Amino acid sequence: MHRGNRHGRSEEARLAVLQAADDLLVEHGFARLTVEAIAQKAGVAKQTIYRWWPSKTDILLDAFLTDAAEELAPPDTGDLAADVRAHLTAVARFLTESDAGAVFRALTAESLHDPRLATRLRAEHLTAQRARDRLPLERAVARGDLPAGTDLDILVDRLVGPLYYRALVTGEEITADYIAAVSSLWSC
Amino acid sequence: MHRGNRHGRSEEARLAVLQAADDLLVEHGFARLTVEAIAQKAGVAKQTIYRWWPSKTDILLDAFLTDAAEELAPPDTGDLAADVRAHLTAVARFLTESDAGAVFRALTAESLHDPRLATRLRAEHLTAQRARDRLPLERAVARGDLPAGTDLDILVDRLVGPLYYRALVTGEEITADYIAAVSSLWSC
Amino acid sequence: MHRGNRHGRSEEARLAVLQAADDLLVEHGFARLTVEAIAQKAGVAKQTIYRWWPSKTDILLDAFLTDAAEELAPPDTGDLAADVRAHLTAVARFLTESDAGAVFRALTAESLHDPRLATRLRAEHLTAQRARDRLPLERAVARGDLPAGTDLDILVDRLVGPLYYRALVTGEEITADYIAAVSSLWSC
Amino acid sequence: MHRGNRHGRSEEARLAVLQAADDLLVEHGFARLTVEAIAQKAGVAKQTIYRWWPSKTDILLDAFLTDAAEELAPPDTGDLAADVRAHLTAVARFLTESDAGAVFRALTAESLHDPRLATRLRAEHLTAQRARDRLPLERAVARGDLPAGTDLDILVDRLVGPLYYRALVTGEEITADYIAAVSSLWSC
DNA sequence: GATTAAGCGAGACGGTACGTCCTGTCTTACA
DNA sequence: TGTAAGACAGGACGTACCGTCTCGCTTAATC
Repeated sequence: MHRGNRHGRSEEARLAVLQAADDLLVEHGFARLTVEAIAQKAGVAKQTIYRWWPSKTDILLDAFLTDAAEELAPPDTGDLAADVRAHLTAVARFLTESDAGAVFRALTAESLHDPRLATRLRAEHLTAQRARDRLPLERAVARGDLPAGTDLDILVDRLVGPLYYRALVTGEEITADYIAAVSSLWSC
Repeated sequence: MHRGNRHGRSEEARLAVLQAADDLLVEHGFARLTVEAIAQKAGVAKQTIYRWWPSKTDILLDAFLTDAAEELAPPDTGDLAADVRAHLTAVARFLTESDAGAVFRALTAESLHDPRLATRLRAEHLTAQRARDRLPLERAVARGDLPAGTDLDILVDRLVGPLYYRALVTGEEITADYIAAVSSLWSC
Repeated sequence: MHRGNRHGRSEEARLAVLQAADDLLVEHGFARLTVEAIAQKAGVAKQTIYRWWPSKTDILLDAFLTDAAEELAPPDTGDLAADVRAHLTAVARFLTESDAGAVFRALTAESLHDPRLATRLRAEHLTAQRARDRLPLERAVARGDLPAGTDLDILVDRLVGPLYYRALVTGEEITADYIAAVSSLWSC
Repeated sequence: MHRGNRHGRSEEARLAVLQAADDLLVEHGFARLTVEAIAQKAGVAKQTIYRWWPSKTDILLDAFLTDAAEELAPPDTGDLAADVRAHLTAVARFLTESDAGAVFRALTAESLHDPRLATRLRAEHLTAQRARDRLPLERAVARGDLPAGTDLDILVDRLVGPLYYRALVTGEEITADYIAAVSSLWSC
């Protein structure tokens, strides 16, 4: 369907491209995520893709950011241990089971080859994600459940680092027990 | 010198290929690691490569395993905290600074797209690496510095997980302070 | 200059390919007439060649037909013997000395291995060539110099067959005497 | 089966190679006549082939010469016209219908690309064949049926040329009428 | 009878070309 | 002016053969 006009880019084409990229990745893997395949699946000309995205990983990042995948907001029950466990469980599910997680893993993989993508991924996703990861801890500090002056950045790393390690490196399952063990940190 | 015959492949060609793959990756990055470039740099026919390796990532894994990259044996001074800190420092340096670490990062990235490679990488490297990572802890258990019955696997994850997370995901520097904070674990 | 678009192929690329094929054959022989060499010499992508020609012999046939190689129109002086001799001389020169003849010999050779090419070569060149070969005879019939009802097709074969035989099979020179002997046919 | 020894080449291997080449050509055409296919079909090592034949066309020529294909000896009834017609009929059948003719056409085709092969083909087959083609004419001269001093070489060309032309170039059928027309030559 | 050297089947080697796929650029006609 | 369509130059893919080589076996003449 044509949407060419003189009033800016076609939102229709944009969404079709993002959807096609997402679908192709989830269905067929990164190897078959080609610009040509996206264009064909989206019913869009290659030139339209190149006009708006510098590379296929930028498409994927856009698709990832557009998705509601960002809804990993931690709960706030006032119980630090419980809130952290619940949040880590959500993070683990995102990383290992969701479609958005598959896209995130692919983007992370590519970012290891492509510093430009790494920068974008950090700026446009990881920063916000880490802010969300910090929330339960900040609240705990505010409540006095954690000592003021605690280095929350390092604490976040020690909580989510093992999850990413399992999800991205060893591939082992992330069980409730694992999360419990990982989050037994401030009890020191 | 040719060594082609029915009784075995050419060791010369094999080593030239592994060296070329390693060099190309470190010098020019994964994007320019093509089978053709490896063949040319190694002075080898493409067919020889395809005869012995299913894909270029298999070459890279072979190169990685052949390298002295395996020399991450932890020290044994009898001081758990010091041994762990020293080992984590070596792991961090491997991950972020060494040529072998660059190869490892590329392999990890590809393994996120390729389950077959993930399986090989885990079986032929990660298992042994994790065994090395456990060593200081096992010795501590033997010495009575850690309680018998401690789940060392999870402990390993909690120690190295944050390092891999920084090295592979956030890209932040891994400082001595970071290692100190991460390894203040059994003091609980 | 690019001319690729939905409304037609690039005439520039087409001509460059035909010229390159012709040149490569005449300069280096059929053995070195590879698609890659044609593409390189023509400054054209291999895919462009495969898009428009099924095989390199089709390129060569196109080049042959495009050339002015078709200018073997026989003279018409009203003297049957002289016209035939002149025409056979031109045919012999074409077969043995011209660049176009080299292409024709190569195409004939390949057509012996490839029935599809044989069909095309006959339909798109030989038929027209034989029509030209018939012309002096048809004129002679019209003039009454040859009896009406003469089987001109067989007569053409008897005139040009020995020439092709020498040019393609025995390799012997085609002299004026030879042509004179061959064309002393209707004097019976 | 091994036949290695220090007293010369294996006749068994030689015949297997010739047979395999012949079979492959007749069954699958020249395109699939590769040294590797011949070696495999003959149960022979490639090296054995390269030891004894410079190229696959030399194998084919050997196969052709070894075959009883040479038995195109013309009859001798004392009737020039009949003898020539019978011989031309046999030549036509050889060229267009026999397996040996298929090999000959392939060799002729290749000889148009390969002067070395052309020389061999002429020296080792065509010369003898033309001698056989001359025989009826020489006998006729001896009998006085043809004038002494007739240029028999040109006469041979005028008789067989049209047959080769049809068989190799136009692909038209060679009928009895065609042969009758072609051989009505000395009646002038 | 043991030695030895040539021919052999096997098959790995460096290399070239194949025909395909995808990249990123371009041109055109349409809306 | 943005778009769908698609041809373009370029480059890597994985495959098929080329002609060369090395290997270990078999065999028959020589020691």
